[in-house]
Formats: sequence, structure tokens, C-alpha cells
Amino acid sequence: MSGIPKYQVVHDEILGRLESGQYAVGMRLPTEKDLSNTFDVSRVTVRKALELLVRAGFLTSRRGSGYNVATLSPLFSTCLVSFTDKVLIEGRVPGAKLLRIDKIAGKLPPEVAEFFDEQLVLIERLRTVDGSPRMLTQTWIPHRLVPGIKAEHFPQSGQNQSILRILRHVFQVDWSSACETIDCLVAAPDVADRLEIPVNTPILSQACTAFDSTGEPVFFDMLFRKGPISFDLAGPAPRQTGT
Amino acid sequence: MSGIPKYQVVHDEILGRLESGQYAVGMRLPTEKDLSNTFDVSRVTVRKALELLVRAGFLTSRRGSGYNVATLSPLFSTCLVSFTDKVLIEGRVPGAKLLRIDKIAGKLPPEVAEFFDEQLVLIERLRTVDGSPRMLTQTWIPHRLVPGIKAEHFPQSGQNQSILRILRHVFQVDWSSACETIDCLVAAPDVADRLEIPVNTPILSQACTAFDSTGEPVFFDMLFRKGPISFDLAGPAPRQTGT
DNA sequence: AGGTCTAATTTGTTATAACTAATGTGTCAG
DNA sequence: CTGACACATTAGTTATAACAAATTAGACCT
Repeated sequence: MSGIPKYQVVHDEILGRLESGQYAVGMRLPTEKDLSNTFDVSRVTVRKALELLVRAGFLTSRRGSGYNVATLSPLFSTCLVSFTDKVLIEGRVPGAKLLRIDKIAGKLPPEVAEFFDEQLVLIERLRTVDGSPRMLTQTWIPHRLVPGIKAEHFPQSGQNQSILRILRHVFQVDWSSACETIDCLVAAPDVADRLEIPVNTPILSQACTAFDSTGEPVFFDMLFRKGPISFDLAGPAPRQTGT
Repeated sequence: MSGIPKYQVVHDEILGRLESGQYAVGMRLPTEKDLSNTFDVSRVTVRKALELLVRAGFLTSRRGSGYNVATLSPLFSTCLVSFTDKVLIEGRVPGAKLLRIDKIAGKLPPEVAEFFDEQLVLIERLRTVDGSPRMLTQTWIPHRLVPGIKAEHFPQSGQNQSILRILRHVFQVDWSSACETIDCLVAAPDVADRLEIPVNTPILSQACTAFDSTGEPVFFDMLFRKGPISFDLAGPAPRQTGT
């Protein structure tokens, strides 16, 4: 009688198993029947939980076959999509070089100062594809949210370079909404240097501010990228016109 | 036995009533029970149809109260979001000046020629906010899909300027997936002239190719905009931590 | 061994039913 | 007329059941 619906409990439990690796990417999940036995709920309830995960992109389902783990970083939005995933999908090798990770105060860019008034940590990373620089990311986050954060938390290679996943799993930093701005500017000298492009080349920037469920800002992410942003879209409201 | 699920039929029927104005924005829908009687299906089926519409953003629902019509142009994606809607939300006045609408062949930009090899119509429009130019859009679409298209189909003002809605409602042009690329470039003379900005100013461009359910390209949309793109994001997979 | 058909498995759809919780409504007392 | 309370309405959750449709697995035959 806790007020939390059973399907939500099941959803969270399965999501936990996904993130813990118990259900790894590519694996086939237990059947609906098995899961409903395991959790001692009806098939309706299990289906509702699974449907949420399918809709969110974690799972895929095929009639007659079953559920498969699709990804741990579903593409839930344009920008916050995992750089690692996109590069891996293209069959190339993603990398992440940590440039700096410092506690800072004062002297903040105006976009950051607008949201935060406390001690922040700045994490600056250079994302690479097959070794060549592709994207410069700067993440500001209140120090109190990430106590003891250090370079070891950021792997330079491998499947788990997403800062969002690191923040979430290591520090339980979650966000429920975000505001993003994509703009176009000419590369400042320091940015151009790190991306290895000429100064004053036009590049894309993405600024993203994430908020928790109470509306408090959680982190600010600034991103400079060489080359375009590409992504796929699902269509509008599906309308089946009878075959 | 047509193979089309009942909930899909109900969904399409309700969507039709929404778009026809039978269920107007702000109105309260009939109750689930009423609808299940009307369509002679179970409440499960009606709920599934309604859930799709809620999820797509057309409707909202409140326990104990009912379903309400939220909007006819839900924000189903980042880029293809209605310019009109975004401007109206900010309390300003959107406009759309039709610059040209021509049948063309040959001499296509390479991005367009890559997808189409038939006679196309080019629709070029200048979107304005409070009268000042904000965005230049070029839409290429096969002529066979929009027979008899003419300037009268494009209102210069009002609530229904979205080319996507025009294509859909007037010509039944639907798409089920799309690929979008956002890039940064310096304004060419003709573009700069129309947007009333200096030549070689860095601006954002969006290229969008939409496909139907068979994978055939439906239209190509090119967009040059002054100023940044901003949008809000929903959070990642919701995880209720028991209160 | 390889291909084909059949049967079992598994998700998708739909109906019925009961209960919960939020909302709206109407009655009655003051 | 107003506020409080009880009742009806309505969406949300959950279980059970049956069948459809797609896939998989196994038996069988060549």
C-alpha cells in the first residue's frame, strides 16, 4: 500500500539489473511469464513495466521472440545522447581525454553564474574519434554533489565514458528536465587549439542546463564540436491507413 | 480481421476528430466508458488508444477528472517542432512570407540530388517573428506528392503556417522517420540578404530528410536560422524513489 | 546433413472484472 | 449563502483469461 504502483517497482528493478550488467546489452531477457512469476505480479503489470523500458529505448521486443537489451544509454534526446554510443555504432573508437578537473569559484562564465552561486567543479574533457579530437566538453557541477570526484572516475577509453552515466552511477546525480541551446560561433583561440582547427572557424556549441525534480539546477554542460550534429527522428503520431 | 488492431482504429478516429475540430483545444473528451460504448470496444482498448494520444502530446489526462485536448501540434521532436508554436508560446507574432514555389528539375543541391531523381517542387519561405526575419526554409518535395500546390496553400499569418501540417492535411503527405543534421556555416550572399545579416556571419543550418514507412524519401527540408536553437528536454528514465 | 513441416513458445491484442484514488457534485446544516 | 460532508463519477492499477500472430525449436523425412 506504499502508493508506488507495482509496475513501477518492477520497472525500477529491471532497470537496475540492466545498469548493473545483470542483463547485458544484446542479452535476451526472461520471458514475460518468467518475470511475472519472479516478481509475483500479473502479466499485465510486467508488460507495463517492460513497455516503459521499450519506449525509453533500453529494450526492444519482437513478437514470438522476446525482449532484448538494446542499449544502456538510449537516445532520449538530441544532445544528451551518448557520444560513445554514436561513435561505436559507426564502428569507430571513441576516446575521452580528461583535460582538467578543478574546484573553482568566482570567475565563472556568465551562462554558468546565472544558475549557480556556490563552489563548483569544472570538468573539461576532449572527446576523440579514432584518436582525433572531435568535441570539447566543459561540465560545471556543484562540488557538494560530487564529493571526492577525481580523475580516476573518468576512463579514457571503453564503453563507459558518458559523463552523465558517471555522474548518475557514482554520485547518484539525477536530473529530470533540461534546457538546451544550440548555437554557432567562431572558435576562440583556446578552443580552436584543443580541437586542432584554425582560429575563427565557425563551430557548433551546445549549452545544456539540467534541473532536478524540484527545479534546482544540477549541472551545466558546455560543448564545442567540430563538424555537424546528426540524428534520427521518429515520425509524428503514427496513423495506419489500412493496407 | 483486417490486421489493424482496434486500438489503432480508435486512435485514428479520435485523432481525426481532434484535427477536424470536433474535439477542440481545451475541450473535455467523452469518458473512457462513453468512448468504449461508442466504439464498441473494451475499456482496455480505449485506454490504449488514449494513452498513445496522451504520450504524443495531444491530450492530457487527470485521474477523477477526464481527458482534455491539449494541442493539435504537439512537440514531437526537436527540430521539426512547429516554429509557429514556439513563437506563439513566447507571446510573439509568427509570420511566413512565401518567397517562391517552383517546379524545378536538374540543378539541385547535392544534398537534395542524393535522395531524389524526379521532378521536384521547391518551396522557399521566410519565417518572421514580429515582422523581422528569423529563418529561411527551403523545402524540396516530389511534384507527384503535391499536385496542384500553389501559393494559396501557404498562409502568411495565423496559426496554421507549419509546412508539415499543410503537407499532411492538404496533400496527405506523411512521413514515419527522418534524419536531421545540424551544422554551422557562414551565410552565403543570397541567404544573408534574406535574413538581413552581414555576409559571412556564422549561422545555423538544419537539413532534414523525411522518409515514409517503406523507406522512400518524402521531402527534404533545408533551414537557415538567425540565432540559436533552444528547446527543453524531458529527463532520463523516470525512477521513482519511494517518498 | 539439410530441408520441411509441425508443435511449442512468446509477445500482441482484447475482454471482463474488481478495486483504488483523485475529482466533481450535490445535499444539508449553520 | 457558505462550508463541510457524503456520494457519484472518472481515470489508474491489477488480475485473469482467451485468442492471434510471429518466432523458435524439434521431429521427421529425404
